[in-house]
Amino acid sequence: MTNIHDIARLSGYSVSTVSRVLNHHNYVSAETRQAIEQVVKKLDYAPNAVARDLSRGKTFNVGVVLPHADHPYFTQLVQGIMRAAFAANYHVVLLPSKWDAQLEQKYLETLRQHAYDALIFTSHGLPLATLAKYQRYGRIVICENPHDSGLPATYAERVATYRTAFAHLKKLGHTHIGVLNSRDLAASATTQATVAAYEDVFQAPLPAKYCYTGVNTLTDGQTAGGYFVARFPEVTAVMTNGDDIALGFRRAYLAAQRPLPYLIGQEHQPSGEALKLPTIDHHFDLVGVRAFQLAIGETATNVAIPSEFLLN
Amino acid sequence: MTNIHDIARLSGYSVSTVSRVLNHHNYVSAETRQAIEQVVKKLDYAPNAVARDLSRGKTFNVGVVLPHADHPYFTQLVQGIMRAAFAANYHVVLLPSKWDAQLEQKYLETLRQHAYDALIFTSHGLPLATLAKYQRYGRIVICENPHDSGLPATYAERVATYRTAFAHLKKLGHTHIGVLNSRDLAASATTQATVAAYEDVFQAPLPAKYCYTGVNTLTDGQTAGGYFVARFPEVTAVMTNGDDIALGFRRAYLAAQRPLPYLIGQEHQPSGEALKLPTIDHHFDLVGVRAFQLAIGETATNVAIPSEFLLN
DNA sequence: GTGAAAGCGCTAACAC
DNA sequence: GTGTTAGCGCTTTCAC
Repeated sequence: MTNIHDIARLSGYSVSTVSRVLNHHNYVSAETRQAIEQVVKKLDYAPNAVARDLSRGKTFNVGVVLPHADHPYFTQLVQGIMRAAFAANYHVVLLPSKWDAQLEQKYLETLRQHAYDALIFTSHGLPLATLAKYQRYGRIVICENPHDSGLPATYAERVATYRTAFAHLKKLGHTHIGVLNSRDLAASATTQATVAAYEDVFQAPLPAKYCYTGVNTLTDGQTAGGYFVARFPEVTAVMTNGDDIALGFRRAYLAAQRPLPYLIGQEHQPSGEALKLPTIDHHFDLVGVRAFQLAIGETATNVAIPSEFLLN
Repeated sequence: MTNIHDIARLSGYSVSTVSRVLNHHNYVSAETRQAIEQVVKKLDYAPNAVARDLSRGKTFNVGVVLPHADHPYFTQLVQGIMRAAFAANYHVVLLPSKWDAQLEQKYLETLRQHAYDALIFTSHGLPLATLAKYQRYGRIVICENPHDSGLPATYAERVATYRTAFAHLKKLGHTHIGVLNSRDLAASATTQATVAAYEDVFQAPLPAKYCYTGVNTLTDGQTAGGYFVARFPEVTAVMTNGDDIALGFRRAYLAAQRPLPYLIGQEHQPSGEALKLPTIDHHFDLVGVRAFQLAIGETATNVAIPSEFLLN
């Protein structure tokens, strides 16, 4: 493995001059530069990126903690993050978590070990307070309302849009409405937002039995559909947490040959268009872009990105 | 910034002993271990990951070069790669390329600079010969048939399945068939596979005007639909390169109020199910898993993963 | 069991 | 313009 000293020795110059040539720094005479570049080429030399990072005390890496790689929420978010990271010459490292607290803790530790300049949590199992503690080791950005955690955050402003969606259902005359969510009320800000919007519009609590959680994939949607079709014929509309999930939900009703409830999707996916489902676009790619900007400290203010209710 | 020397000094032991404790190496007496761990805790010390990488000459990072982050081909592939990488304690760094040769070259250089232990090209603009040259700097895996490039490779075995799909169209009596692809015949092995399968089944060349390329997104699909609907009423079936794309294609015909051709999708996406489209599942997640295994040298043999024609 | 010291390969402050 | 040198923080061989 040839290194900068070899180049210095063979070119007859010092390592610092070689370094200058390599980094296009300062003043180096044209001849010196040429001489050095020639040796570099001859030895097929390339500077070591890790050594460089170490010396500079910076990695230009941001870690992105994400529960699943296949959910549209994360896909869109990652896309936005990548776009912004690319523009700023940063690299994106994907850190799968499945909302596992131990894993998340491990990732926090790697931040502490300076493996990344910053960490973006697209979602999290750990309490915000725990994340907040690790801020001293590097920037930590979350993709939800930070409340009083003091963490830099961007997120889709969902409640208003959920309200619009429920108002739409109310106007259509639906009174028994199912709600699907990814995680428990206690664990998830999104679930809380959905329920809050429901209660706001209907001025009544959402019956617990109509609030179904643990839904992440199309298949989960189908399972949820099975739950509702077998139990609640009175439910005539369902607020799902994804167009694909709505598709899965629908499967169960088709299989049972029961009339399909009115479904609202989310994420504005192709499947939603195919089924002509009303949907909600949370503009997660924009959230991703802002999250990255927060991560490298380009922006200081937290931003809520408004989401949008769409009739397909 | 506290470092291993601080711990050594304050604990009264040497750096090597501290290092041993940190890495659970060799023999360290229980008391020594305790004493050191106490200091570590007291100083809130964490070893620096970059320094460690440098010292070890290994990063446990694999770079994944991908043209787009939003195409299902790449999403699925990345998911497989991540699953396998996670299991092996490696990290996945996403490198967006847009098939830009200069960018790809830059990524090859970063491999040379030891920023990654290996590079996986999910697709590429550069010639395989160029990629092959960089093998001396680290492992390079491609996700297509390597032919005589000598590169480690996994890929979906597509031709047989494309043949099945075209045979299906032939049996249904279609004689004028459109074909959508992502990239030009010259640039893309996939496009070549599609065309080869067509010609195999129909024993005639695919008319160039029916071979439409540059299609990557749902919107591109719609544009393609516009192209066909305006020009080729005789085309009664189209082999698209994605279920979502088929959905876009369909839009153009709906807008023009013309009868829809028989569409075949790909990627086995929810939108395809919603439209009851026949589709092809290439099992890209499996391809991803194998690609990663090749990247870290767990497996030496190239593998073609069979794909599957599905009637939804 | 523990320690000294030589790397790993580069950057950058400072001197000339 | 160019060189010297002290880091950056850790691992690992070798000696005791």
